[in-house]
Amino acid sequence: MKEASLGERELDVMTVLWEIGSGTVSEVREQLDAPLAYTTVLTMLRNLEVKRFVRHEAEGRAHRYFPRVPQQTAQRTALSRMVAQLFQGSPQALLAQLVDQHGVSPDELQALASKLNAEGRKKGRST
Amino acid sequence: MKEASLGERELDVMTVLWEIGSGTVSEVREQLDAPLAYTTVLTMLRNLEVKRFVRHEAEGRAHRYFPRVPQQTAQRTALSRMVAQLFQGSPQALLAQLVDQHGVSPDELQALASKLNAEGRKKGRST
DNA sequence: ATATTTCTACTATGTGATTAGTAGCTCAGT
DNA sequence: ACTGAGCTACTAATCACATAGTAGAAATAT
Repeated sequence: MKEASLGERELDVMTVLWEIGSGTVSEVREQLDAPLAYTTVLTMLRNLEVKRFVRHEAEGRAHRYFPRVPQQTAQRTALSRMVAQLFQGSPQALLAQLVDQHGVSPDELQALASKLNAEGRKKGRST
Repeated sequence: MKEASLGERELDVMTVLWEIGSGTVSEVREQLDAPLAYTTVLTMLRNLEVKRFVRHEAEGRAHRYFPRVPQQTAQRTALSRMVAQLFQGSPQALLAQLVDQHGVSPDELQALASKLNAEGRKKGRST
């Protein structure tokens, strides 16, 4: 099946939904940075629903939209694609670029390394 | 001006060029995973040239195409967009997800942290 | 009950990405 | 010189994304 991917603005809409948990068209529209027409946001949500990225429930006369895919899934997919395409399949290459580009401090890296050492071996990362 | 971005397939083509350094239409076509028509690849390269992502030199009757933008630039752009859009502007969040997702070992992190500590303060990272 | 507001459904349009066909040029071989 | 192969230029069709208008339903206010 098609692994339908998100467009730029579609991702904006999803981001809002992930932030606020759920929302009506108006609520999403308010949270969006870009000043889009009401019907535009509605159309995006309907398209996202077709692509099964969101679902909706009736709420009075309006519809309340819920993300159907957790943000982490989208992150995972996007990261994988990116590593494969732009970083020769090497997560380390991405890591290096990330650190170089945004000033992630060595301290933060070390902290993360420690945290991983500590909880690394227990497979399931729950809480 | 417009920050013309790359489509999915256009990125595929660029990736090939970055890998092999330069190539004629046929060479690029051979390296591509997807089985595209010769003219399709040609069109992409021509479009990429209009967008100034590649340039070409005549080579006999054919054209040899060269990337005009280093892969690192594309990496930078893509990473920034991704951090901003999917990771709430937090490189650390991306880092965590990356480590969690691909098994980047704590050792590798520590090695990177050390390397950064060592060469971190001298601003320009040359060799 | 009627007018106003709010919302969804349907429809439309422009742009850009993707894919590819046709025509015509140029070089190599005969 | 002629023919075939390979290559570019021009053109086109399709699809997806982005944006939004119009119509009509439903609720609310008067």
